[in-house]
Amino acid sequence: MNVAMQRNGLGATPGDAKQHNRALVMRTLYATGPASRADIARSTGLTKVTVSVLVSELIGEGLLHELGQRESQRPGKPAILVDLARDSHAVLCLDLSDHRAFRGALLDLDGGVLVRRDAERGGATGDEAVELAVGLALELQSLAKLPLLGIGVGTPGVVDDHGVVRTAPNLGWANVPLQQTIAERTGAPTAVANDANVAALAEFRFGDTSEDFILITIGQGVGSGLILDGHPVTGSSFASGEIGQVMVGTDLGLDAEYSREHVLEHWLSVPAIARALGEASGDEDRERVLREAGMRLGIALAPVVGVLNLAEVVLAGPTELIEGTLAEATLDMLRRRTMLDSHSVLALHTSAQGDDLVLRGALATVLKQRLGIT
Amino acid sequence: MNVAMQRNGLGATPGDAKQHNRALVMRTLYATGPASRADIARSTGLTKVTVSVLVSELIGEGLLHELGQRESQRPGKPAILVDLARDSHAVLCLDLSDHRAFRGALLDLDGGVLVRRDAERGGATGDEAVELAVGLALELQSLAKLPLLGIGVGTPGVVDDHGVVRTAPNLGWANVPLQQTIAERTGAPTAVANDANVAALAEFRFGDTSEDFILITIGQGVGSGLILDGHPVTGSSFASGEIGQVMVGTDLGLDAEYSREHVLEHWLSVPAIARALGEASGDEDRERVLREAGMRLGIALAPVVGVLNLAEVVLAGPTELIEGTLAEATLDMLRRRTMLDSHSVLALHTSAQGDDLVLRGALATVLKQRLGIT
DNA sequence: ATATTTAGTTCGTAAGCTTTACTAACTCGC
DNA sequence: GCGAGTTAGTAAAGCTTACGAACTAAATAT
Repeated sequence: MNVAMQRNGLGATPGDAKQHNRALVMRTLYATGPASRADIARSTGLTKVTVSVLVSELIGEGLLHELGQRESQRPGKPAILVDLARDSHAVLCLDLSDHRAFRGALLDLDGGVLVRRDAERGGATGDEAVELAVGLALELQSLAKLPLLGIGVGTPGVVDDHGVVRTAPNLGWANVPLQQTIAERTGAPTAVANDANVAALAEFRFGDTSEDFILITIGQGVGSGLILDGHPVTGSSFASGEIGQVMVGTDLGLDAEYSREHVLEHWLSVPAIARALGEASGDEDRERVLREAGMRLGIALAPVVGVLNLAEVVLAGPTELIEGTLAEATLDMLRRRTMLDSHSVLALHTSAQGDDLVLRGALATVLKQRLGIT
Repeated sequence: MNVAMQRNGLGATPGDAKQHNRALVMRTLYATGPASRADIARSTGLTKVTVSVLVSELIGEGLLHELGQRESQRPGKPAILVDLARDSHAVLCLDLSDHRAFRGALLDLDGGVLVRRDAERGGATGDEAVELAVGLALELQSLAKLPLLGIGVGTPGVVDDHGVVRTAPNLGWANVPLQQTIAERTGAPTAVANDANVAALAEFRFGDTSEDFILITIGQGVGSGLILDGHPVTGSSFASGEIGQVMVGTDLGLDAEYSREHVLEHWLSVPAIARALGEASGDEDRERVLREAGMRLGIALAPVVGVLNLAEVVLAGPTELIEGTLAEATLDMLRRRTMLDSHSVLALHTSAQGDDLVLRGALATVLKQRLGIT
């Protein structure tokens, strides 16, 4: 009854309003933690009656739990606290972005890791890589002690809104219906999205960001995920985030042809930085490498920040590389190139989500799809 | 009864669904032109009954008209065509973006100009400029032979979503409640938004664009308006579009401080191009000026196109300057710096809306606000 | 003439939110 | 203690909205 019933057209029915309100209740509880029905009514603007009905339905579906009375010193009838059934569901998350191994985990609704399993890739591509991912999902599913709310996958490549990987060169994928395959083999509702985009979603949900920011992921390559008004931006052909392949600077003059030696990844990717650091002689030279990487990022980002009026940039990647010199150089360059008003505060920080950023992003995708938690 | 009744919170009611459906009907008619109730039902997915009810309400409010029977050769009862009351309402539009004069007009719903009036600015700023705009609105209002659907204003500067001009240096405005002032003085529902943003909206509505594109406005300065998924992007502090002040290229080296000699406007604004053309000797040199302007734009846009996966860029400004060399140089540079996949087609064209771009954008803003026509 | 097709309406029903009115259960202050 | 006041939650009734089935209206096709 609760599942969407495939309406045909564009029209809205009263039932759509109800879905909206159900999601609103879930979202409110997710954000604020345990609350009474009356609290929910106050913070959503719905009436107590409406909230009561919705809550009792959601409890019936196992999505909410009553926690018992709130002890309080206030007059009046004591409240019965209600919260998400946080300990009653797990989410199966896969992170396919690492070139060496597919990583998987069972997470609770707050992003805590319950079980972790990896699968060495060993250079697998094509169908073999698909099987590896499916196998990892099945293994984790068999380990789950709780009912699965759903499966979330963050994968490199261009992913459309049906969870088809249109193209992922590193995995040798082209038009792979990953969502459908995993959903059929596991029988669980599945969501598949681009790794950089889900990473941005994770940062938005679990980090301390505003409603508008760009996340720069620094790994084998350089990617970006954009959140505007609290919603991920996927681009006109689901391929947003291709910043690593953009040429930076005009060192070669205006008439230069495209050159891999002058794209952002040439300075900023982990392999590139590692190589340059290896070739560097002395601390000073190493500082220079990190500084140039940050500066190049700043140059590339300046127009983006200007056009979108971004107030926040988040960097994700190996902490030892990006924190400090590199991040400072980026921010400095951004400031120098955009003439920000003094009151327009541009903040730049590094992600605190660590290695589980994409896993948590997969979780956030599932929460969004299944619970309407944006 | 039809007017929104200021709901307090975030909850959705059946009434919200109705608003959605009303807007859906209006939008459908706006896009397709005259249609029967049954046609509307088919293309919206609503039932005939629902459409009949909505249409009769909208006719009662004077927003729709019956046009009489459609002559057809098909069997069945002939359809009664319904359409927007296109000739029954006018929209009062103001364009405050020209530094010499405020421009105003009464437009019909399709963007046709009914009456045109300008008001020389003569350097007016602050309250004086506000009075000038209000006066122009009042004058046009007195000339209207039809009921006004609303007033739309496109103004330079940072405009928040309540129509307060947070800052507009050229007009000497800071926190000017322009929407409120005009609405109070004229008694008509008013919408105020940034000029570049409404221009993008106009291009989206009246031009032949896709759902995702960036509009670059080239005038006294350089601005940008962004449409993603068919919706304008205003940025975290309503100040999106500040691309003109961003430094372009690394001609001065990486360590250079901010320099007005190396921001986009230095090469691309109309005064800058005019001056450079004046100083140029010979056709070849003039070509060089236009080419460099276009190239600089391409350099600045490349990261934006990459991050947002844009497939379309639109240029607006004096045709004689931007069409041809400049536009070609921009596109060429974008292609050279972004390594677009062969199948990822990037299109660039110039706006066909001419001098009325902002006026029509103001119209589009009113249509959106009053009729839900996105 | 009769069947078929298409447009649009009438009537009854289901779903959803709100208002009003109620009960339950607590604290406060004398 | 004990009434007064306060807060939580539920019950019942009513309004709005969209839908489906059945109907009427008016044309063409045979």
